[in-house]
Amino acid sequence: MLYTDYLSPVGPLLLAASELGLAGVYFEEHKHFGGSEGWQRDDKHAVLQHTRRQLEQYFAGQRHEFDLPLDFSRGSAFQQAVWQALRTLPFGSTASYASIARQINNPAAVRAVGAANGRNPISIIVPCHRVIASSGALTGYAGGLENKKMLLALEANLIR
Amino acid sequence: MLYTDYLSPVGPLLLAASELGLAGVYFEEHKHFGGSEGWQRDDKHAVLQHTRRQLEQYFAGQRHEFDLPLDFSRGSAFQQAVWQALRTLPFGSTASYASIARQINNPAAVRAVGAANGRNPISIIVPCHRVIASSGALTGYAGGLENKKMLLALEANLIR
DNA sequence: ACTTTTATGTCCGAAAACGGCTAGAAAACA
DNA sequence: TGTTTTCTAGCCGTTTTCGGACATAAAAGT
Repeated sequence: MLYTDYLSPVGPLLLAASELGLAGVYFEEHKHFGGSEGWQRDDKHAVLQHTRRQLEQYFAGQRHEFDLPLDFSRGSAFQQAVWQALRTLPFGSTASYASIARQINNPAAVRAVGAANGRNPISIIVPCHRVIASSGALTGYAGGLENKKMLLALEANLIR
Repeated sequence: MLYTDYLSPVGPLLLAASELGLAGVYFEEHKHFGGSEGWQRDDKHAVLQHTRRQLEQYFAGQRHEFDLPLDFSRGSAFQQAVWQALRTLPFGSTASYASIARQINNPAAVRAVGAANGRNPISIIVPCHRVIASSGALTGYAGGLENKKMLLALEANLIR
């Protein structure tokens, strides 16, 4: 696994890529982050450079969709289904955990969706921050609730 | 995974190969055989053809050692160590489970060696049939004890 | 509105069960 | 006494089982 970092408006991010594509975008203090044992720094890796550039554009409001090869292979089948579903959420929108569960044809797996959401390794690019409770509450975020709030605010301000 | 079959003197065998080499030689009713879901038949595959030819020579008494690329990648690190150790057992000889355990520098892992032996996917070629109890008893064989007995008898008759 | 209660699916870690064993003690022979 | 057979208690990696934790939601009660 190759990695680099990127100092974003929401704090430093760790970007990681495998030979299959982008595999991780982690906040500091990211919950469930496994650690970077044996990873190798490579600030010039093509995928990582593209990721950085696209994130810059995202935070500048110039980009609403990402175009990058993603590596979900470390997730279970269920998790991969959830993460794929997340990718369909448009910039500036939100969805409930229940609606994601319906989308993957497993309408009762509401809490499981929450769990899988928490394990999403590719923050921001795979927009798990756009999933909130049916009540409208922001129930959790592996990168810190503050950051979830800021991302949603950023998108809301730009969407109009 | 590509496969074919071979009608041997000890019954029909299923031969399977991956892109890395020979990955399986299974008896009928082979214990722990995972099933051939999604495998593809290919009677002309080079590795499989070589395997068949060398098995023919083995059963004809013309061949004591096999020369084939093997794919152990589906085994755990421990299993791979055991299977590699098995390959050093000469035609016509036998060894105890304890001696294999010593050979892999894990002298107390005697029963674990037994278990790993039972999971050897490449019967005959990787000669797990040459491992017997310290007492001399033939304690088990994933392909059936009868077949273990026949293989040992075959080798014993040819070795002198 | 706000707090329980209840029904949920998946993942992870711990614990237990399960074997292709074996060295040694005990028991059963001669 | 010597020899052989029968138990038994440890041994280790894998597999299986099980119990909680959780980024939920709908219903019911205050």
